[in-house]
Amino acid sequence: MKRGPTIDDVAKEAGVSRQTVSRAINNMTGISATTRERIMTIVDELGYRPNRLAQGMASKRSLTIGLIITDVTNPAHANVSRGIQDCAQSNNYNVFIRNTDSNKQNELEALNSFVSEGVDGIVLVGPRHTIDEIMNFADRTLPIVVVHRYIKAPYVASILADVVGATKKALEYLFGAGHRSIGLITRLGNLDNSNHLQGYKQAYQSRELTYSPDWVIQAERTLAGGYKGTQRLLSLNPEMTAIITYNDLMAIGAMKACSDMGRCVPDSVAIMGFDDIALSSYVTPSLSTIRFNGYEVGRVAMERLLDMVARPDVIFSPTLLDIELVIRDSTNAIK
Amino acid sequence: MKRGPTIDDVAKEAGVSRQTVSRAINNMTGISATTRERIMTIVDELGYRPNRLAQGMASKRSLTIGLIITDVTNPAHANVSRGIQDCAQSNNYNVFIRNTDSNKQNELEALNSFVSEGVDGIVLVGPRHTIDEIMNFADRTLPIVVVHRYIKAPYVASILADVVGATKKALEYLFGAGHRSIGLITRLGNLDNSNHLQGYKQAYQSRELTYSPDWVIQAERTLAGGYKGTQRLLSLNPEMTAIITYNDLMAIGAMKACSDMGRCVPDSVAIMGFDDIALSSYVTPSLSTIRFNGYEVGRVAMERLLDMVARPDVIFSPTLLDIELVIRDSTNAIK
DNA sequence: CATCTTCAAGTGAACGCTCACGTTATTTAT
DNA sequence: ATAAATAACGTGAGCGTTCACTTGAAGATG
Repeated sequence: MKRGPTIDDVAKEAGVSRQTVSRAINNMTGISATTRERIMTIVDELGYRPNRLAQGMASKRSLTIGLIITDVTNPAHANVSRGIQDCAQSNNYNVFIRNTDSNKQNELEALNSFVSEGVDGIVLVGPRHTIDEIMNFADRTLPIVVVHRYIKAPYVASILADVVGATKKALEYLFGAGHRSIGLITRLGNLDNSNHLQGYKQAYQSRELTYSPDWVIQAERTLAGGYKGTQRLLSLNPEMTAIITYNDLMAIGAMKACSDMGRCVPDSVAIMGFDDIALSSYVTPSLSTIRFNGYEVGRVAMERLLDMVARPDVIFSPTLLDIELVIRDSTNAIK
Repeated sequence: MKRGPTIDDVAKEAGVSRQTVSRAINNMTGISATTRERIMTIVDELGYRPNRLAQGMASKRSLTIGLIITDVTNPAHANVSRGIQDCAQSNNYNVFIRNTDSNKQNELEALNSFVSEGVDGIVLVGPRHTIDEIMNFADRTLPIVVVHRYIKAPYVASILADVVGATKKALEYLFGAGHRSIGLITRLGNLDNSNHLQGYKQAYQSRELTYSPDWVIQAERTLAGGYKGTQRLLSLNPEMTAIITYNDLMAIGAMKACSDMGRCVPDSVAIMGFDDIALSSYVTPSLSTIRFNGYEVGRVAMERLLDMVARPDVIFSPTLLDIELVIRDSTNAIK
């Protein structure tokens, strides 16, 4: 494989020192406009492109960040990832991606790999590690932005959507439509910090209504999880008139389950998702959901990370992004 | 930010030379088992991790590849991307991603960026550039694997699914079910090399049936594109009984359009997609489609790229992957 | 016993760039 | 007229590795 020209080749051709070429290509001061132009012409002629590895070595800035995410294949996360990538790219940064499949061990390996790969910072989406573990890690190494989790600590910033508030809003809407027996299908795992569950409980409490523990179940965060969860929920509680799920994928699985069980959506059961992924408006009936702008979350997260890289001393407070209710055809008033 | 220990720290601690440590961590020969173990213990104690940038500089292998793809947010491509990432990761490689949004200029920039970022190879999914342009680029720089396009040239390998054959199979199936007026909604752009169109034509020809040029239309490769395309197709040709689309997303848009136009799927119009993305089995009615295993394609592409990196002299011939018909509820026999 | 081989380890250079200075001319202030 | 400041460039070192060589000691061979 041929090797491209180096900065020395350009310098020799232009009859200047290496450093002057560096000044030209990096838009630094201490160089006259004329020589800069002359050098840039030669850069173009030779097709010279600075070697990122060498730049990284010398400057201790690799212009690379690491993204740790459960699965890029998941439509909800794909948008976050795209938001991060676009923001990174327009800032001349590159992104390494590592999928964890929600496995803590994978997450740890990703974290360590990124350190050895010399990334300038890490975005951690929906981490499995505890806040303390992350803080401890960040403290001794790199700026980290955590997405979907509230963390207030130096070296760690957090960007998240106001899930508690949005879930409350959704339940308020269903209450208003006459629903009283509303099921919640949430994710597996420990629910102590579950924003969905908190919003659910708070909504019932603030209306002074009661809910049965049977109405809250846990399932995998997939189409199949939503399907099975709904079967379980509706056979245990046939009187249920509405279901709210952890994400749109599960909601679509839920709609399928209703259809297979002969329960019409929305007349017999109202379904509400969460995420507003692209296809939610294209399923039949179209899905009511909570719009979570993943792209925007990703973009903001990346911007925050760049801030942290640029000013490591500043402590940034967590950012809460608004969430909006999107009412379509899968929910309607009880007749 | 603290800096981690370097190879020299390990060497000093172990009382050996830098090179010996290098031999130990890279599993090279020329070192005794005892000293290797001793060094590895110290590596663990100090938490030493080799610096990838420095390794890349010295060895001219960055252990990084570049992935150029239209949009990671697209479910079909997401799987390819995940297959590539997983294969890369298990081979200790990292992946840079660049989204082009099907824009040729973006593609070119991505290509050039990757060169300057010192990647060891590039995977190009569904390139916009011509074969000649890609060959020319590859010839002077890096090994490239092209996905979804047939290329036979040194330095360029190609991995693709047998779309022509699969499309023929799909039409054969629809013919067998009694359909004669079958619409094709394909992508925008020049169709001279369109595999879908070729398969479509060949199928009609081999059955000695004729089709009207009106039956083939072009639309954006999105849910909305499928929706609009179907509206156009069905209002122009109300007699049409089946539609086959460029991808599942468009097919789901098509189903929505049928529903909005009062045409029942599958009784009035049969719909067949392409890709078998996860949700296709969860829409109602579930979507008949052509299973294109994106993950596998990605995995094979990455493996091929690693082969090329390891043995730059070998010329690899294109790989055709099988595609399978998946019949669900959105297609059935004419009554 | 002299020589040859083998294995373990060390040495210096190189990779391509940036950083912190150093140098020289040219302008501005006093 | 002289000192001081500024602009435009150059110099050497260093970033953390690997690579091509060299060295040294132990064992094998005749």
